[in-house]
Amino acid sequence: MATNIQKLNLREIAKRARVSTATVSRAINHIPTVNPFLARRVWKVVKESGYYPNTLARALVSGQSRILGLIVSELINPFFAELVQEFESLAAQHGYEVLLRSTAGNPGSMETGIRRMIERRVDGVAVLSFGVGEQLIKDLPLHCVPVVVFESVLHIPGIGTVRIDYQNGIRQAVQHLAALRHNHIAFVAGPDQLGDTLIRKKAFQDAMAEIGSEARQDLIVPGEHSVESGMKVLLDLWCLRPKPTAVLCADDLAAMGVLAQAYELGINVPNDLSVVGFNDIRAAQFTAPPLTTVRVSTSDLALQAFQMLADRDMTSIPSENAAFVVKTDLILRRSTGLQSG
Amino acid sequence: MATNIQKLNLREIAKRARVSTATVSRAINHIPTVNPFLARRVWKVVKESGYYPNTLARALVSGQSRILGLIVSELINPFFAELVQEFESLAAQHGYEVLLRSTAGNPGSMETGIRRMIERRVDGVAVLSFGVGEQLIKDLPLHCVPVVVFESVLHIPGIGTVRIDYQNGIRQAVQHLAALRHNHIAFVAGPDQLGDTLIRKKAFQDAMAEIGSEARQDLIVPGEHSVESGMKVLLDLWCLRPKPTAVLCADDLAAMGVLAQAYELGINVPNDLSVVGFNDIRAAQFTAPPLTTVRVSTSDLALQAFQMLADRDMTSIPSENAAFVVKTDLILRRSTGLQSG
DNA sequence: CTGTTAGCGCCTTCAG
DNA sequence: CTGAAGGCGCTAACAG
Repeated sequence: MATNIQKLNLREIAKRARVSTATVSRAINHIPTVNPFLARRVWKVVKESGYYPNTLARALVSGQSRILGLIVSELINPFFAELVQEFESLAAQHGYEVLLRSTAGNPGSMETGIRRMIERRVDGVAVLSFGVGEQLIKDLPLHCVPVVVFESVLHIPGIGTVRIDYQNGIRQAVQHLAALRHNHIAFVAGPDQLGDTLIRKKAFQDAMAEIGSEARQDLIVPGEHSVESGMKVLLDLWCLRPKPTAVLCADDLAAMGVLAQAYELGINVPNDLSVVGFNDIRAAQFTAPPLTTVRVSTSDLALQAFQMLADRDMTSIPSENAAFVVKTDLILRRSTGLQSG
Repeated sequence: MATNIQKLNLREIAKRARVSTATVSRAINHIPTVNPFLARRVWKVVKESGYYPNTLARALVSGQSRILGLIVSELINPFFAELVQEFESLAAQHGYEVLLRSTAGNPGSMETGIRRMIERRVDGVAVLSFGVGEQLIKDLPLHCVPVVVFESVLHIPGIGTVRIDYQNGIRQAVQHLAALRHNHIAFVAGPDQLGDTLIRKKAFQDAMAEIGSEARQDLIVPGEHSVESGMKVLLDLWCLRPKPTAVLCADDLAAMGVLAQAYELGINVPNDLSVVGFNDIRAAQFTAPPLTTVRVSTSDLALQAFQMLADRDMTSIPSENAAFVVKTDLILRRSTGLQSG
């Protein structure tokens, strides 16, 4: 073991192994042309001294940091937590590190997050967050940093997108409820200022039109992607006349809030009210009753985002902007049933 | 706007602003001794050209990366998600970035994660993960990297610890149940191989002894910190005779599993069975019925961990190993009640 | 107050 | 196959 371990560098290793720094560098990077005998000697010194190569310096010269930036809305929402988990796992498997930024609440956090990531020369940035409006994103491709974003209205060269197929997902849910003879279906959308919210609302209205049943405007309400919000929403909804017989939520957390509020109010689900969520977070299996919801595969989402960033051909970076669409599946559980009116 | 934005560096800015690189560096870093006129000229060029300083180079020379490593067990568990959220938020506020590593499942992930973090010369590492056994952690202080870990049996100089006060938390829960006349209290611990599990078991046994009621060994069962595990456990527990009248879980997710299983089996909570959780994750408020649980403040935890790592006096790093204990509070909700036997 | 210069730790031609 | 030398982008002494 060594003294002064903190300022142990290539040169020091070279000195101790009685070779040049170039040889140490080559040995460490497993370059095959190096004499096995010398390589062994180098590795021996490396082990004994507890030397760790300095990635900062390595990145500086190679131009590759092997760090991926990941920006999400809020980890509190299990959907994003799962997403981050999957993404991190992929990154780790492929020798990348993940620089995490959660924009929860703090406005401007996304902006500074992106700036910092450019400054750190990350090899790519995934903005997996609803409502991507920041101008700074456009800077990333200029710096040869590939980007992936959710949905986004922006169509900027060099920016790939991974979309969730809301159109289909919401359609599936609506058709399921229609088949159960519900004709007063409420829709709990996201916050109005988010770009995604518009898309989802339109998907809902289209799906309703398709089944010949016009959407009641008073049953389309904004929400917050949180349990609290779902609870509040049902309280309001329950005052309307005629009452909704089913509630479709744009987020499982909101749906869980509706369920919790129904429990408080003594409303029986699914007999008095059917509830459908969106995303199929793990917890959706364990609510009382288990939640019927539209599954969005976080592993697909994470995989697509990761693949668009990592190990790509360095030449093709700024040109094409690819787009992937993640499929949705309706998962039938026990929070939906025949309308009993 | 500039062409060739990707290889825009200090020298280039200096050239365009007709000053030296040193002046640019000083201007950018807001060093007051620089002529305001020149500073303005430099900033103008910086803005116009879309220049971003290279943090890699900066870190290389300054020896400070302003990155904090964060290692957690599994983001899927909302307790850790909240912890990460809080930690990230603190870091962002103080100008740090967070390098995230989740060890979920993959054995050895913690080991390589720590190695990578040393190589990246992070300014500190927080290992907020149950069951910290890796030897590599000892290397961190040698590299002048401050570390914070949960609990840990290890007592190594240079490693700070943040403990959860299990002793008190579990005691509070047991006394609450005892006051409700429960005499067959089951305890769902964590996985046997985790260091934390031992501590919690002991806390439970001590708390039972304190109220003069010896813990039944068959009612102390291992679990997985997951909803699935909680479901399975109740199934087993319900076959025992005499049946437990209350279940205390070492993790809210497990408690939620118990609740879900009770719902499936038609067991009324709290009339037929009282359930207590641990951590007080957000979702605990919204279960049916709302979960009585022991709160552990994730913001306290995150704050203590952060403070032990960030902005510390560089001289005092390797010497003392501080320890903080995070308090617990029993939160009474509606999953517990008088024993009705 | 500004510019010149010498590294930070590493990789990578280019000679030997 | 190995070593010497230059440079990645930036900061910090040290002169001017």
